Amino acid sequence: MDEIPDNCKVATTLDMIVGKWKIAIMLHLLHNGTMRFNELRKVMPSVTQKVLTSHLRELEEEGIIKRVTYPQVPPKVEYSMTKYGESLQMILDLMHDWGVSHLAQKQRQQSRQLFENDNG
Amino acid sequence: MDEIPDNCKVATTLDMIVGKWKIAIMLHLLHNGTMRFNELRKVMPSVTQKVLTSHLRELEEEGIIKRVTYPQVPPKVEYSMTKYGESLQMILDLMHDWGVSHLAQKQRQQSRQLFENDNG
DNA sequence: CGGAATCCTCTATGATACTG
DNA sequence: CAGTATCATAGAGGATTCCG
Repeated sequence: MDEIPDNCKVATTLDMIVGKWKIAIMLHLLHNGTMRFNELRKVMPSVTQKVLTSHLRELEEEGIIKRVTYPQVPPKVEYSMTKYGESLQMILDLMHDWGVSHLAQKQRQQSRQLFENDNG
Repeated sequence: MDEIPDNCKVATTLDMIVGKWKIAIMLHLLHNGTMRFNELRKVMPSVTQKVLTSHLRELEEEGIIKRVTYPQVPPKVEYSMTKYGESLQMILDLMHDWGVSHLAQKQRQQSRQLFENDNG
């Protein structure tokens, strides 16, 4: 993203967490600690293997999650948040809170419009 | 987004601010107060009219920005953040700060890798 | 089990031209 | 000035198959 004032780095953070399932992945890892590939698939049945893999790779690339492979057959791979990745939780929490109040606000807006249509 | 624990509403907020130019639009409005359509175009020359319009409509739809049209020829339309939209600034600031430190962290990672390649 | 490879679809964005 | 209308395109995501 260009043409943003003051050398803004909002987009840097945004790019880390944008991706259809990245938030879900991070929240599951934050909640469960360590998870194997198929455990992630089980809690997110709608994600395809390909997308899950690519999201995990990208999060790993940014240092947000850690990937540990155990050289055995069948393979075993464990994912977890890094300390660094955990520092994102503050932002996620804030976004969650704002989202909740936003939904409440929209509710109020819609009620008001209904009222005005009925009584205006 | 589904399959997220605890009825999470992170995605609600994310959906508001995802869009190639939405962050830029919000930051310009936060910085300048009120701006006309073509003023926004001038500070963001890479955005096409169509995309700028659709982003503005979506932000307005969510109550984040306010659109005021003056019924005159030639038309005059002014955009500004709503009080409500301004409550997002906290999140944007936090994301900016995280982005800055993330870039610093990546720098360090890359330096370390160079060092290890030279001296390992 | 945890992928990689291939092919496909759909949506966000862009280019361009026109208008009240 | 502030849009709308059309058409085009890249890339994110999805479906399916195969593999060590």
